[in-house]
Formats: sequence, C-alpha cells, structure tokens
Amino acid sequence: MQLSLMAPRSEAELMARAEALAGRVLRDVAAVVSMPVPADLRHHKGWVGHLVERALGASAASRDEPDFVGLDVELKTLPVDERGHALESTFVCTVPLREIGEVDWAESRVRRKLARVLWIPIEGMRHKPLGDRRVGAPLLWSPTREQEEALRFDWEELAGVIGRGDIESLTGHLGRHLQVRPKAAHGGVRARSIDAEGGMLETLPRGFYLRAQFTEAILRQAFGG
DNA sequence: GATTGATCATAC
DNA sequence: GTATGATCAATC
Repeated sequence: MQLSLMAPRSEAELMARAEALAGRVLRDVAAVVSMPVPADLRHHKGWVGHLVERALGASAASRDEPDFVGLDVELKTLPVDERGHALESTFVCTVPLREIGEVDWAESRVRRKLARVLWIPIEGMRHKPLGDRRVGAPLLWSPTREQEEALRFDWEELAGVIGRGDIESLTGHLGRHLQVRPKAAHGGVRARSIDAEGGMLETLPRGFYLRAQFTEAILRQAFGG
C-alpha cells in the first residue's frame, strides 16, 4: 500500500488515496501509519476517524480548519453493518447557541461543513474485532438541491427554537434529517445560550447531527442497493 | 432493535 | 474550556 503523509493537492489525488484504502482491514491501515489498534472503541471513540485522517494525509485534528487544507473537503467516516446500513448518526458541528438566531442558513456552519464531504464507510459491527473491520468504497459528495432544501428546512426549525430561547425544550426528536443533541465531555459541561427574554442561560453544549437514515440514503443513491 | 442523551480521548 | 474525532449505553 502506498501512502504519503503529505497533504493531497487535488480532489482526484484524495480520491485515489481513498480508493486505495477500500477493501483493506483497519489492522493493515493502522500498521502503515504506525497506530496501535485498541481492543475496542469504548475508550477510543475517535480512533477510526483519526486513523483515516492520517492515512489520507489530512491536516492534524482538533483545529478549526478544513480537514484538507486548500481542498475544502470534510472527511467523515461512517460506521455501517454488513448490508451497508448506517449504524450511527454523524456529528456535523457544534451549535453556536448564542448567535444562531441571527444567522441565515446560507452562512451557517452546517451548510459550510456539508458543502463537500468525503464519506468513508467502514464496518462498525460491535461483534467484529476492530482490526478485522474493512474499509468501504469512498464517496465524494455534495448535497443535491433536494437534500440541501431538506437540510435547510430542519436547520431553520432547530435554529428557530434555540433563537427563541427554548433550548431546554429541544430534544433529539425534532428534525427529520438533522437533529440537535448534547455534545460534551460529560454532563457537567456548561455553555452559554439565551433564554426567552434574551438573557443569559447556561446549558449543556449541543451539536448538529445527521440522522443515520439520511447518510444511508446518500450512500444508497451513489452505490445503489 | 432503533434512538436519544451521555460520554470518551486528544490537541491546544 | 474549546476544538477535533466520534461511539456508547440507557431507554423508548
């Protein structure tokens, strides 16, 4: 397997690398980039994502930059079962609680993050040892007009609730494709939002997530099935 | 069995 | 604490 630690300079180069990963097991990919394989993901939830980042030459994680500098492509691994069904929702970005009521969809973080995504489906069945799980065929995706309209509808509804100061009434049930759920290290973390009178309110940080059915539909449209 | 709310690791 | 990468696990 040929892998460079240098950043890919074009989408074509990025795709070629991603396609070279398809069909391989995580144990082999990890060996190439010198990452130990944990026994399971319970204490290493981000391991698969970091592994693929390194294998594709993404810039270092945990910085507020695109995954591939200059390419403006967001990398997302997606756990799937043996039939290709998505096993988890996909985290998109944190919710800017204080400002979201004054932001339009067009300039939203969600729209920016999802404008161009490289999806890498990876076996995620818990019964399968991590090192044995296979990487699937990559998909470089941008939302269709229909998909973007659907996302915009959900986003505006969710942003509206938060902007009105109703964050505490917002649950993961709202939103057909996009939802808002907690995103924090633990239940004691606080973030600032606004209440119904426009005052300050401390609450759990939240994130936008894509429902599993939505990402599954993206794969299905591309690969059939 | 699917889904929501809770949580885990690491870099800075 | 804030950002990145997500999955776990209790509950519906």
